[in-house]
Amino acid sequence: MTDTGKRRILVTSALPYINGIKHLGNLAGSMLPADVYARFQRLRGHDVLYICATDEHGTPAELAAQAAGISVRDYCNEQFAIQKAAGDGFGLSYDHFGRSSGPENERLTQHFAHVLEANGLIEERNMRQVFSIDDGRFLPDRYVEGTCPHCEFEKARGDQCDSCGRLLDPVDLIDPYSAVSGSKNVEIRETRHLFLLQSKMQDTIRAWVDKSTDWPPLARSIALKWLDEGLRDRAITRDLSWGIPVTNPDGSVREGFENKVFYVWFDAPLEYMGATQEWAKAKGDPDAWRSWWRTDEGADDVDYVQFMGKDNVAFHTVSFPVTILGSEEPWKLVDRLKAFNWVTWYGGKFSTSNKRGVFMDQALELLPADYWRWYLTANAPEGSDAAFTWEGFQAAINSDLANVLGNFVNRITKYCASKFDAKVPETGASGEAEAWMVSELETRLPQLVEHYENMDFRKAAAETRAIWAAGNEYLTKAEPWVKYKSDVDAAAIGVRTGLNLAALFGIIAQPIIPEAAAMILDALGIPEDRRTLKQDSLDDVAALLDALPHGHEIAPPDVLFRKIEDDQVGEWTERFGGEDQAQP
RNA sequence: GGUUGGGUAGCUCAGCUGGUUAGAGCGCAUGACUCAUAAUCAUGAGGUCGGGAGUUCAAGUCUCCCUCCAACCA
Repeated sequence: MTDTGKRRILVTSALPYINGIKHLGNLAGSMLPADVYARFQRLRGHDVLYICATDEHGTPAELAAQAAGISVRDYCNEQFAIQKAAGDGFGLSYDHFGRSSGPENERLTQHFAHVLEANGLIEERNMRQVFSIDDGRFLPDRYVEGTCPHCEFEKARGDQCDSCGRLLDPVDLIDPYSAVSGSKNVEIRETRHLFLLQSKMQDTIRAWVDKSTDWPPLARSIALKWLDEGLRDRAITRDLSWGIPVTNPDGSVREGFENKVFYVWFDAPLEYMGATQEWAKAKGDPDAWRSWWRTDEGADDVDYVQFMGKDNVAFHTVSFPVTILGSEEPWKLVDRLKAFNWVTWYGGKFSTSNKRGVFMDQALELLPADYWRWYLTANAPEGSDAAFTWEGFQAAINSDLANVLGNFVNRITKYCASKFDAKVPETGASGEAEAWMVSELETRLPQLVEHYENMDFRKAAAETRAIWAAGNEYLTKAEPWVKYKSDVDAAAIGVRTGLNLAALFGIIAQPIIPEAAAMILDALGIPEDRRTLKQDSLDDVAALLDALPHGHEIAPPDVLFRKIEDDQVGEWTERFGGEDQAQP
């Protein structure tokens, strides 16, 4: 076995914000597909590093902590534990799940700010901002409301009017008031902020985007649109206490920035590196992150893939690259992006207050993670928004998992147990049915690999299912239960091939439904090091169908997937909403 | 308002640079089989590809107009 063709793949998922448990749509739009992709590439034998973290800074966290009556730090600790547990429950196989409030990110953020300033890309500018005297603080954009100067809508938010849709500057609002306290005792004050001079990076970013031809159209068009409009300089500090302090290179607090911190969108993406540093430290090799992120220290041959919802594309294609390229340091940049649309709840928005939609913790109380993973992957919101419906969910689980895969494993292992003493039959030679199965796999397995490589998750799931279905078709052709009556050897080859197919089905199921796949592979006694799908096994499919040692004993598993009953759907619809509560 | 994506069988969706009778899964109908979670396998019925005009020997697939839906807008 050589290492030829072994790749190093860095996978990151957009960082879930710390404020509250995520719903199925959030999961489906970045963390889950990133996990499926990471697992698939590990299956292929590649060296994968899958990094994620919570995004903890900013006003929402500060306000949520205030509402809960605890410190922001405590609030974040609490929420982090909840999100970590939910991720673990869903089998998200992060190599590290970090926190943007950690010391690594703080150092990185301050480092980048210093370097960018030294490169002439950061400068202080005066800004006029709304200051709430009663709250004793400046009010960042969304936390001031008032009357829209354009359409006179009375509840326009500081950054945008929800009525006429125009972008606003908070200081232009008529009769502004604090969205925090409702106080109208506000005034406009001058304040200084750091600005990242993105306009100076326009040409550099465009050149980089132009080179990135294998981005999906959505990502490219968003990036190009921003470039066409011209990159705007933007404030990268905010008047908050929760966040990363603004320092001088010597570590002291920058004068005039005692009550300010970096804007959450400046520090959050840097946590991709920060979390990798946390990972390296945790595994006792503090420099291990370098070969993944520093192109002068080995990261040149890394394929870096980012997963995110469509709302994040602009930040990942433009803002974050400005930070990295502006540093003029040899940091790894993204190679490929995969952006997702939203999962909707019967076409409407997920909403806790309106009792609509399932959140990650609730989902796990209802059914095993694999059920959700399968549905959300097979119906990933790739081309457009995708509607979750209980009916579709039930149909997908019962048909794909229970009937096609679960039943296949069940029928072949039970039959083997009843007629062949639960041992892999040793006799019998391949015939027509086996040849058909081989040719089927010879076309389907490469297609499966290709769909994963292209990050077409719906297609990958569909192909996975098609391969399972082909196994059932094979058994119909081989019909060992018929042949058994007259020719035990002829039945034996059918059972042996069937068992090997079950193993293969478990192997290819691992990226999407890891728990069930493990049950299958455990039942068949497949050792850990044989649970892969490396290229050499694809090159010899016939060998795959006779991989289990002859005479090897198997243990038929229990029912792998219990079907979802109609009354369960009824109950869940009642509890979490369904058709009736759909948004018009 | 701007931008992007979308409107294809009852449902969820594939259909690349235009080219024989428009595809898949689910659901439905019929048949087969009995190893299996009443599972599986086979066959079949379902679509004037949102509306209109145009380009072309040829358009779901390109152009224009209209309409509906969704999302994004530092």
